[in-house]
Amino acid sequence: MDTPEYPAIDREALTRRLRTHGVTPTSQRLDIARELFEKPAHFSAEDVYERVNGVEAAVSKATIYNTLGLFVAKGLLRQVFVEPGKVIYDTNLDDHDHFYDEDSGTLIDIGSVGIAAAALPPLPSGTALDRVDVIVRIRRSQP
Amino acid sequence: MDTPEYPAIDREALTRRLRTHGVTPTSQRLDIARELFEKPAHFSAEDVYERVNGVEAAVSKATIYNTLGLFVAKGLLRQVFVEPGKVIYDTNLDDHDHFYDEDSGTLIDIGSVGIAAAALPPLPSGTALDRVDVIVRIRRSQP
DNA sequence: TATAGACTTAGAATAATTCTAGGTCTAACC
DNA sequence: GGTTAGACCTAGAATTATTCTAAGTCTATA
Repeated sequence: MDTPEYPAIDREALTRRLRTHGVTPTSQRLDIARELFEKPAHFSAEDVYERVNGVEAAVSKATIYNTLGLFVAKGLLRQVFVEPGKVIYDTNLDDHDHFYDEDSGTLIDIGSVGIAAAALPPLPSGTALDRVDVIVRIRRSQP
Repeated sequence: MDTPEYPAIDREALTRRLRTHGVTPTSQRLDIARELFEKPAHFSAEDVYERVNGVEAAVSKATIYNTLGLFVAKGLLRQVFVEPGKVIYDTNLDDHDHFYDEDSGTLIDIGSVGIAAAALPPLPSGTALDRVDVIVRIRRSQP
């Protein structure tokens, strides 16, 4: 099986991507987007901060958080909650679920487990379904 | 439909319950257990702190956290992660899932959505299934 | 090119949780 | 019944992830 290649995305493409989602493409946002959207991946805010600032740019932590929050609000990113005090940002926007390795803290995309809305009990009145999060927690089995 | 009654649990019963799970029943642990196991419910650590100390006892925050952690490790409680920086403790140990109302922050037990192990992709080698968390996120639908 | 509003920043502030170090309790044994 | 090792509890400090604040900078548009 070939490892897929993810060619560097040029600023034009990123700029379009942000604009399409109603996000004004500032220089900091493009720096962040370049790291995020290179290939499908999972990031903590700290990861993003380190990767963005490891290269050359200098983007403040406040801007990292503001931007990640904005990208989530605009549908460019998804948040996954697996542990207290740690948000993971997922650039894969397809309908999918996750394995979470509790020993290593690794998150792995899996296809959608596919829970039919019909399989759910009736929603409380006055509410609507937002989405269903499925996290399959796994552990290193002792040999 | 009758509202079920949950008679006060006596110390004897609580003591047995803790011992059965390998937890030494100290006075603070019993104070905490009394609040937790009165009826099936969801609590934040802060909720437990307030309820335990609202009555008469004086249990420190460190002990609240230590005890909740111990109860989870010993299988007396379950943790649910719905938002960053907020753990919810669930005294319902039956196999079940949750509605999470994102507008009010309320967690509601629902029956198990029931994902067959066969519905999952193969687990990474060397790992074993711990459990599957399903959170059905709902929102107040605007009228 | 003036300007309003959006954006960014350093650093302070907050919230939830964990750690530390010392004191207290307890259960098992002499 | 007293000793004692180890488990337990505590106040408060420390940590971690995140948000807020206030002031400066940029930018699109008039």
